[in-house]
Amino acid sequence: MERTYIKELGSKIGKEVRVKGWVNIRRDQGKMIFLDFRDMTGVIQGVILPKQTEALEQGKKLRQEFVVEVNGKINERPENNRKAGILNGDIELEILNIIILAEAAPLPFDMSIDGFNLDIKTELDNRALTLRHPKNQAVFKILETVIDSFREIMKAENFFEFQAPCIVPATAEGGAEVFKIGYFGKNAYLTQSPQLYKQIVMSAFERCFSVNKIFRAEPSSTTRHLTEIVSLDAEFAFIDSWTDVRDMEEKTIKYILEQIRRKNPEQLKILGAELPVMLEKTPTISLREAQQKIFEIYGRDNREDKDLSSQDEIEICEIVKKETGSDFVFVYGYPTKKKPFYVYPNPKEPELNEGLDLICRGRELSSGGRRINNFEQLEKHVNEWEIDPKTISMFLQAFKYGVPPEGGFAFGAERLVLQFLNLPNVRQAVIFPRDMNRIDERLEGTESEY
RNA sequence: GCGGGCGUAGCUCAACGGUAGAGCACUCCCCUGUCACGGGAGAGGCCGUGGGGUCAGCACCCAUCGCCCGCGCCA
Repeated sequence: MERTYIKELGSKIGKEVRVKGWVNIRRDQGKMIFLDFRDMTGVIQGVILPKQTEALEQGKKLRQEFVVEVNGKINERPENNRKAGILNGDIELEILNIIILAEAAPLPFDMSIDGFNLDIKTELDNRALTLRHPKNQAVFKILETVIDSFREIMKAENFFEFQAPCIVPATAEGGAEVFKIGYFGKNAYLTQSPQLYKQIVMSAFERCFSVNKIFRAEPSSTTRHLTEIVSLDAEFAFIDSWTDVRDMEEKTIKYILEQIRRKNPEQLKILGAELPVMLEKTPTISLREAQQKIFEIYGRDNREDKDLSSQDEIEICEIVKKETGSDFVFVYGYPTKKKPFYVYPNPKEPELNEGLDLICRGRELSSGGRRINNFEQLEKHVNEWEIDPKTISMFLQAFKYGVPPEGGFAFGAERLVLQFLNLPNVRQAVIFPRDMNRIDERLEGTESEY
């Protein structure tokens, strides 16, 4: 007999079926046993009736996570035992025979739907098992949707997808710390951003994007830092203003949120997650305005600071939420000197640039903005930022031969999920998170030569 | 890097200067309609590790290791 997926069982009422899957739970009533089975498509309640003495015998042996093949019959449930609103709530599998395909050791912790509550340490130490929990699967499916829909919207907007390199020469971009690696007796680094590469590709294809792993050696052990990240990068030419970058970014987020709503309603329900509110027009304010508002409303005077602090980001989001209802806010106009050399300075006020951050629910989701496209201006900045032109010669080559006004943005995929789902820890947004202290298992002892 | 907090059963957590406790999981028993059930019994602990003060420490003090959180930095 062919295997039937659990999701399809509703159309098999009265028929004999073969189901393959895992045992979610056994509810042993003595003379009858209920068993919930799970496959990749859903869950079905099985029941072994008192008359099935042989099956009862088999059923007694089963524990959680045993892998089984079940032969049985699909029945409608008795009238007063139906569960509304859930898959297969109105049917059950009358079990005739069970074949154990694999046994499972007793679980080391509570995997029940409500009882599942582990320290992040226990969770990650047991990843192979915790990955089976519906709440985790819900998060990772939403991460999948985030990455899929980023690709979809980019392609719909005629962006060219390219694969940025992970191995890079000495990095020019300021900011985050980089991982140094040995490379045939020479030095190389893991990329911390496809920034310069996407600008080069943009200069040839007008519009490009990449979905790439990036690596940050920040010695930051926090709930929002990873050392290995999926970066969703976009760059496009022929913009009139930094606001074109903002609008594209907004459109991208809007699309991603729509797709999560469309594809993952069940996952959102399991997680009890409320997606952030994005208005038709996301509020946009300058850094100075943001700092002024924080000063006026919360009385903290950070008006001279070069960027928003963590607390500032929380407060500006509270203010914007109260004023407009939006969970998102764009903040633009950062001190030119504080940001990377390629960010475009405001011509009227060159000490401020046309860089742009998107903040959501108190945390930065992305950075972007307009870039310098004029070769002479770029060279001047390279000089002032004290960057050795030889280290970015390929990048400069592109601009030497003509690049239109352009800009772009980047999201950390895991942080999108973190903020969209209001998770307490970014490690919960990745199946195999890498941080300062963990690569699958906790790192200890041996010092590396790097 | 700086600051704060926590290490007690397989997991999540209580308690208390004087017999170590619960829920879930585990083993066994009971249960014909449960909803990741219910009832009963049992097993399971060098109270992270090392010192110290005390008649007496899981609790107080010091050190050490581990973990978590916040800040900085960043996405």
